[in-house]
Amino acid sequence: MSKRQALIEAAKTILWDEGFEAMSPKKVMRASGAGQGSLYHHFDGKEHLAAVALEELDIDMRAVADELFSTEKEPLQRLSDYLLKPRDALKGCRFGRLTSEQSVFDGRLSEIVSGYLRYVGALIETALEEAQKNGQLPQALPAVAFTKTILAIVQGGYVLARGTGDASQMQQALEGAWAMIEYQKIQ
Amino acid sequence: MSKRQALIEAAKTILWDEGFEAMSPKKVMRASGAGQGSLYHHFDGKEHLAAVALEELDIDMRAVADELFSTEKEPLQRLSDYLLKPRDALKGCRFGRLTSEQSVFDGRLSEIVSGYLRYVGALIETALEEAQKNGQLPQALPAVAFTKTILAIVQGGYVLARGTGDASQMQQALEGAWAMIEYQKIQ
DNA sequence: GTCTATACGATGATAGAC
DNA sequence: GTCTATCATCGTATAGAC
Repeated sequence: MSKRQALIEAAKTILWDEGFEAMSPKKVMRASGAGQGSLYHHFDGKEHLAAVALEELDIDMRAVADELFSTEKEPLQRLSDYLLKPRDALKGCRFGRLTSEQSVFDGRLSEIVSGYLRYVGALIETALEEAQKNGQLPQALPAVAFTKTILAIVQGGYVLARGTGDASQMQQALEGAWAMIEYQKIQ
Repeated sequence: MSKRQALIEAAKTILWDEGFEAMSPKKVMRASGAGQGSLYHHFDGKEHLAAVALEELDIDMRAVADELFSTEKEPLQRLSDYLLKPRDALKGCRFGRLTSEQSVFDGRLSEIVSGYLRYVGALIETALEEAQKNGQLPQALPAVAFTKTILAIVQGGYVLARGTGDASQMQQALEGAWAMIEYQKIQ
């Protein structure tokens, strides 16, 4: 593997595990086995490297989302698979957590985060609308707004788990959400 | 005001606006007009000062929550007031954001954040249970889990707004949540 | 392309005078 | 109690040799 790719791989791991601010050039260099020279030869600086790494992570995560929301499944099945899949609650959402770092919020990285959230949002919205079309969910459900509610529950579940140090809080939040959707289900 | 209190006030402001990691001793000193000597005379260090400041913020925020969840109001009114109150979505929840800072998560500060989240959770849970007792919400609603769902929607709404750079996403998440509760309401 | 040396500011804290 | 040195360390980046 080229030093360039080694740097990207190391950046992905650190970005994923610890976030952008914790991803110091020194740490990336240690983890990749590359020196300063390689880093600044291939990239403009830390933010540039992070952007390249985050784009790769974005692709990986969209693939995971595509799998969960496979249109071969019933729309409500997709939603339940998404809501109830096992999650490492105390680690937080790798993308969601970046959001609270000011340097990410201010910088160019936020566009990638934004793109991912919108992508998953579109998958959720499609599932909700299909369920409405199939007569499985009431037409009265405001699908567009409710899509944001579902996204928020997942992101907020991570916050809750980390904030209380208790992973089961996220579990409960997601189960409560699914219970709510089931309650609205038209038999 | 004593230098000690000035330091605490400055710490509260910075903690609130920018978080713990951004709350550097130097920044606090500039904002408070105190020197290094005062800071390290009155406090063991940055984390100690932050803990004292965060405890004061905790008290302030609980008072706000108490107001929103005043038991003089109908339980569903309390929930709607809480969900639909105006929020500065792009700033993020002052407590929730701290959660994603690793140094907070690892340190003693997380206990204060945890206490606040549990406090608000208890207020929500009480409102839900009262509404059930009054026959305004179905008994089938899993109140304990759903409490976490509501907390998550608020925290996640902030994440969503910051992640997409669009405050209206939080608005939509909260409106979707309220629509859902109304749908379950027993007339 | 890759390396080492060097720079410069910020962070978090200590020492000791007043 | 409060102040002003001073310090070690880290984060981010540049320079220049190979």
